[in-house]
Amino acid sequence: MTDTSTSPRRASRPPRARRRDAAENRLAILDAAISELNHNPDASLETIASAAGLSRRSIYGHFSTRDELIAELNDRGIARVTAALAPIQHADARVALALVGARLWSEVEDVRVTAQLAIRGPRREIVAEGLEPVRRGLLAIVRQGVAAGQLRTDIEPRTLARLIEGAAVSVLDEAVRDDISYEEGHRLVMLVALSTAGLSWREAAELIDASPELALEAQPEASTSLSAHSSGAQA
Amino acid sequence: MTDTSTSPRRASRPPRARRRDAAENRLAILDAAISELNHNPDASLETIASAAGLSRRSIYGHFSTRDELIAELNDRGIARVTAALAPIQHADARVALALVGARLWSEVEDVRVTAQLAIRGPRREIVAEGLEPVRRGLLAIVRQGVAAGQLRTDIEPRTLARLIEGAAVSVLDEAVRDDISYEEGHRLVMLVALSTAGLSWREAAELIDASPELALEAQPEASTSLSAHSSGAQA
DNA sequence: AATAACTTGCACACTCGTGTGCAAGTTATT
DNA sequence: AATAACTTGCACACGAGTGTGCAAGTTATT
Repeated sequence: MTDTSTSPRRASRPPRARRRDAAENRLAILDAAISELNHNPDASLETIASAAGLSRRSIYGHFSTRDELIAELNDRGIARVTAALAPIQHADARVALALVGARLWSEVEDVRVTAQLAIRGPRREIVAEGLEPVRRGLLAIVRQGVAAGQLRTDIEPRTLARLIEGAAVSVLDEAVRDDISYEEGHRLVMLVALSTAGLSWREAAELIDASPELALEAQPEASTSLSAHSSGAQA
Repeated sequence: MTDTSTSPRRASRPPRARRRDAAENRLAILDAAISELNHNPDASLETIASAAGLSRRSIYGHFSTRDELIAELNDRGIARVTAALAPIQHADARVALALVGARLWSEVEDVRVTAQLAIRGPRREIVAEGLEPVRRGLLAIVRQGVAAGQLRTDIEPRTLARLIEGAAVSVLDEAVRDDISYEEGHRLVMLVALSTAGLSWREAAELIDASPELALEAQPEASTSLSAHSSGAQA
């Protein structure tokens, strides 16, 4: 077992810092885990390890338990989604909604695992709890839109928010499965989010085209190697 | 091992027919499997058995393999969904689409397992293949609607059909999770299917209210005990 | 070049689920 | 009441995955 904790040792000699390749391997594992778990939510550590180009045994040098790996995936996913969606604010709730879609799309991979984990795994409740802030944000946007008469009023906001969330995720799923281009996906999620929210498709399209905020560019760049576009496998 | 096959024995004495309680138990198992697999797609036979009020060992009297049970679930699910959706035809594609939603809703439980199985399990391809006719039907409706200028044209029909399917299923998921009433669910799936198809929420509502075919009544009654509303557990 | 950090392969114990055999019960049916 | 159909509990073999110990290798870092 290898100690990977960041806290410095007690006394005596300084213990020579963590090696760089080790850190990279750790990220490779996380990447591999994401992409393997997307294929099969029950992927074994063996599978994940070899997708990361390591041996199963080595994983235990970074995570003491399968569950710990999964937990870290949760945390990263939630953090990412939260970071991507939290700052969204706009006078026009419809634009805000479309933005939610767009930002989700830029995190597809993470969103999908996170969504999966939120449903399955023994972590259901925990993950769901972690996503609460995001949900409340979405709900706020929906309420704002309903109040402004911009969104449908025939479905209770709470339900509507969840439907939008579900629709968006299922678009991500479908999009990834059909290997849709980044540009198309970007537009698609926004369209479907707006449609679910009650706009007609023409209204949705008009809105998207009229709002520069919704154009495809300068999406907040990700800092981790846990990027949405990385291959996740090496050697 | 108990023989459950329907074919009569070869020669000599007639072997006294299958007992009635056995047949009931078989259905109880299927019911339990559906509801347990909804909670957890990897539910063990032990879990399913006890949900059905039987012992794990007894399951093997009806299905020689876990996979055989699952396969039967597939077949029933596909048959049901197909039966419910196949006869749908309407001059107005929007009505047809709403009907698809309504019929799906009347089969929620089955639709959900079937959808789950279509994604996971080693049966992915098989299940997907079985659902092909249903998918083609939906695609036909979408094409019809697009041709008639009733549905959105900004998304390719093939993609749109899948999005509608996904949206509908995710509504079913959400609806079941929130324990929505039968009436609400009925309307909800139709609304979301239409919204995804491009209608504004007002148009969708108008259409639904104006079309007697879409009213909640005389849904084709199910013949099996594998009904969408049975509890699935006993004792 | 020396050292500690890391990886690896192998062996092992353990858990959990599947599938089977069999003997002893229940219970529907005739 | 007799009989075959069915259920049950226990035992077992088996496979797959997890988590661990350890000794022997690599390799980044100083």
